Amino acid sequence: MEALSAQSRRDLFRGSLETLVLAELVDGPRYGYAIQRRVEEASGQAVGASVLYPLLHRLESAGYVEPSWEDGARRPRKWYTLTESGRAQLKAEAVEWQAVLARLQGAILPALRRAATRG
Amino acid sequence: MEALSAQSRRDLFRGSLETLVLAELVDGPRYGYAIQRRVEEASGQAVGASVLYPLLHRLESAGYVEPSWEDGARRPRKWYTLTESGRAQLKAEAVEWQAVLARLQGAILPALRRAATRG
DNA sequence: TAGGATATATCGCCAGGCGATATATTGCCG
DNA sequence: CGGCAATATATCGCCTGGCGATATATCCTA
Repeated sequence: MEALSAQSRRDLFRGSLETLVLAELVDGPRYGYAIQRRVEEASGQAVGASVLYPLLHRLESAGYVEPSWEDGARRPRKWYTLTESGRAQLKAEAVEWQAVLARLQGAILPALRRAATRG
Repeated sequence: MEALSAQSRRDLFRGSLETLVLAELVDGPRYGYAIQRRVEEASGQAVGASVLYPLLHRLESAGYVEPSWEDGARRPRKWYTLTESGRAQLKAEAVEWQAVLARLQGAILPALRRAATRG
């Protein structure tokens, strides 16, 4: 454990974060704080609020999500709903994410096997 | 194509770069410029010289690789050989890289299936 | 009623990626 | 033979963007 630097782990995570967030919205609206905890649990990586909220704002600007404030007496929650465009983006992104990783894996896995064989 | 931002692609790549470089050395010594081109070909990502050489120096400081200048009349080449410690590091890193990505995939893939079903 | 969890948001520091640049040899093409 | 591209290694320093710190407010519980 911990062979991979914290830096590398964070890079892998950051390269996946937008997709992870869109993925959390696929089953229906979620609010920021819930997304934060769900992504942290799913990924095993901490997601700072100063990382997540600006990202949600970018997704909003891009038209991938639509926010709405919960009306009612509770603590104010900003719910995000995936738009049609956001759903299409999630599909395209996830497929491409897969492809990129598969390619990297194709370079790393054979080397792992050879390293294990040799010593 | 290009749904995934260039930024995300670069992050995924950077989080894999050290492992990719160690992987290139598993079959024997390589010199910097050759590593650069091989990693670029394998990954589909550009590797700047100002990224690769400092990384090689870090691997050297960590004792994962051992450099030796090619003696002879050619253009000077600095060959890097994987040390025993480097081989162990490659194994541990590659396994952990796999595990991290598998976990992220576990969060993204089901969402992709649901997005495809619904949309 | 004090402290921790919930909930959203922004500011600003600074680490580090990478473009630019330096240097030198080799090979090719007009 | 002159010049340009590729080969080969290396470092400097700009600038961006991640994220720690901070602000604000409500809710819960011991």
